[in-house]
Parts: sequence; C-alpha cells; structure tokens
Amino acid sequence: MTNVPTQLGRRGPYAKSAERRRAIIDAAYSVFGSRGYQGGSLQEVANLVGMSQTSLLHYFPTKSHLLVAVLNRRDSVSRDGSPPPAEETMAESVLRQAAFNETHPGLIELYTILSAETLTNNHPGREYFADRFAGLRIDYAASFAELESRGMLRPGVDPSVAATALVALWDGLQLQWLHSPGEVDVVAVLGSYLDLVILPGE
Amino acid sequence: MTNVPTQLGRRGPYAKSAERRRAIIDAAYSVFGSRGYQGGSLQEVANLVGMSQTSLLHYFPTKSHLLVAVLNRRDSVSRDGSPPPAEETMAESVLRQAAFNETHPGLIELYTILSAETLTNNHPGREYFADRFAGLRIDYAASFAELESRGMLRPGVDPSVAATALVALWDGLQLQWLHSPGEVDVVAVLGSYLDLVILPGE
DNA sequence: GTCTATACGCTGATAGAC
DNA sequence: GTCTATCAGCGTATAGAC
Repeated sequence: MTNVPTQLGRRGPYAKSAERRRAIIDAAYSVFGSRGYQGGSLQEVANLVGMSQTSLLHYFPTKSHLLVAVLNRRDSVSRDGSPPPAEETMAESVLRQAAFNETHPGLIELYTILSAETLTNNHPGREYFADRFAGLRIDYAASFAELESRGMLRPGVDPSVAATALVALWDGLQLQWLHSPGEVDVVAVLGSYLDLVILPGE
Repeated sequence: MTNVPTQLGRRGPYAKSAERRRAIIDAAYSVFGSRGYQGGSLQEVANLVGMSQTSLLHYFPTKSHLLVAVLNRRDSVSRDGSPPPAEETMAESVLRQAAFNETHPGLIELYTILSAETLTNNHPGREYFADRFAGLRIDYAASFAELESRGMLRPGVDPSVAATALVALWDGLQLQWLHSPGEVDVVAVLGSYLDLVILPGE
C-alpha cells in the first residue's frame, strides 16, 4: 500500500527548490560583496535569506560551492540592464557597461574584492579570475585588431597591449572609485583613454 | 637595597625590543601578503618569528595595530633598492619602480590584496589606501602638469586625468600579472601608455 | 618579556529527529 | 526540507606565574 510518487506530482517541489537556491545566491552575493568571501559567514547569509545555517548547507554542501554559484551568477546580473543596442561601437559598449556598473556598487565591490582575495593561498575562486581576465584580453584584442584593420587604431598601438591596458585601467579605476567615489570618474577616464587610442571614424 | 636602574644600562633592552618589533613586522608582512589580513592569523605570524602568540601581543596590542605597522613599513622597503638616480624623468621613475616591484612579488601581492580587502566593512586599514591613492593622484598630476608646461604632454590630455589613469593602470596591471605572471608584462604596457601620453623631448 | 593556561566567540560542517 | 543540537577547530585577546 505504499504510494508510488508519480513523475507529474514532482514538478512543484523542484520549482520551489530552484527559487530557494536563487534566494540564497542573492543573499550570498550581498554578504560576500560587503565582507569578502573569507570575511562573510554562512550564518549571515542564512539570516539574510531567513533560514537556518544548516538548511543552507542542504542546498550548497560547502561554502566553496556557494562561492562558485555566486561567481557564475554574474552573467544573469549584467543582463538585467537595458537590452544591448544592436549597432554599437566597442568603445560605446565599454562606456555603457561602465556607466551601468556605477549604478550597481555592490556588483563592482564584489568583483573587486574577490579578484584580489582569490590571490590568497588555496582560494576556491582562484581559476575563475585568471580565466576571466584572459578571456577579456582576448575579446578586446580582437576588437582592437578589427579597428586596426579599418585604420581606426592609432599607429604604433598594439591591439593586445591596448586590450590588456583597457582591462587593467577599468579595474584600477573601479578600485579607486570604490575608495573615493566622489574623486574618481570611471567613465570619463576610460573615455579619455579610448579617445586617445581610437581614431575618429570616417 | 633595591637597585636603581641607570639610564645608561637601559639602552640594551630598548635596542633588542626594536629588533623584535621589526622581526614581527617582517613576518606579518609575509603572512598578510600571502593570506590577506582577515585570512592571516597572529599564530602564524608568531610561529614564523619563533615566539608565542601572546608574546607577540606584547609588542602589538591588537591585530589591527600590527596591520598599521605593516602598512607603514612600505616606505622603508621601497627604499631598499638601488639609490634613486638624481636626474630621472617621471616616466623613467615609474618604469624603474615597476621593474623593481616585479622582483618583489610579495610586496605587490600584499598591497594588491589589502587595497581591495580594505573595502570590506569596518576594515582597520580603510583610510590608508584612500589617502595613498589620493596622494599618488596629486603627485602624478603635478608631474604631468610640469610636462605640459614644457609642451611635452600630448595636446588634449588633462594632467589630473592622466594621473588617475596611470595609477589605475598600474594597479590593474599588477593584479592581472599576479593572476597570470607569464601573460602580462607590466613594464611594457605601462611604458606604452606613457609613450602615448608624453611627447618625445627636444 | 616570555611563557602557559584559558576565556570566549565564531567558524564550517555533521547527525539525526520530525 | 527544515530544524535543533552538537561537534571540533581556530580566532583574538586576557590573566597571571615566572
């Protein structure tokens, strides 16, 4: 007389579980963003989401697993903004994203803190940032190379060097901005660099 | 019949105490540089210097005090290099220091990690980096302004914007370099930026 | 000045009832 | 799935003998 659960009846709990996971990632995102990974505790995340710390571990078996989930959530956050204009210069895209970031300080803080904290010994997020930086360098190098092929890159500027510089400049500006929001204009300085490297179009 | 200590006899212990403090700061410098401030423990520092953790607290009453001492040690470390050439361009000075930094990865790692970690809530080193960044911006802005007065700054480049960009670029490059030492050339990219902004002298 | 002993809190993680 | 109870460990910091 034991009930054999039907596959149809299973659907509900699954959806609820997914919501729970998302809520936990949201809370962890906030906690790690203001306290760092080492500085943030599972207890604080659990309090924020309104559940016990052990229940949280039911969804993410270890703290490291939770960090990985937070890092991979990035894409969906960045996508929340207005739809990316179809026809857009690389420079326009960079400045638009930089302006968007300024309206989400928590996002910048999380990635700025973690990009440096992951340098510590045996940090679970170690590979994530190395891979991310390498990917960004490749993407922007391709964009600069394309500009070069159209004669719009300042002569003497190497595309891959410009790509590395752009990524570094961006991160460094956000770091200074977080320390002194009123004294650093990320978009303006980024724009001045792009104006310096990219020649005005025909 | 109690001995009244003479002032002359006191000299020895004082010098020994100063050595001890220096050894502790050296050890803390190493520990915070590889594990961060939150991630490093007083026990690990004490082990490295060969004393008990409580004895360490005799010299620095709290962990925060030790951090402050480590941060202020920076100047004496940078000075350890070869004597700064008397006649030196600002660009030459930047590239020389960047090259020197590459031979001291621990130094870069310490300041890269702490410059981001201090963004977390109520971090004891909070003001240090805000002040440091502001000071660097002012100093380099003055250098760029001086170049401008001699007609050696590219027209259209604002000295204070260039200063902010230089500091940001430098920090961002070191961050990428620490993540992937083989893929990023800090001195080369810094040099290409300075070549872009500074016109060749007469 | 240096130590042992220890207080005391918080950490991530486990066991097991419901 | 969620909880309480609990674990073992590490953290900073203090008290006090020597």
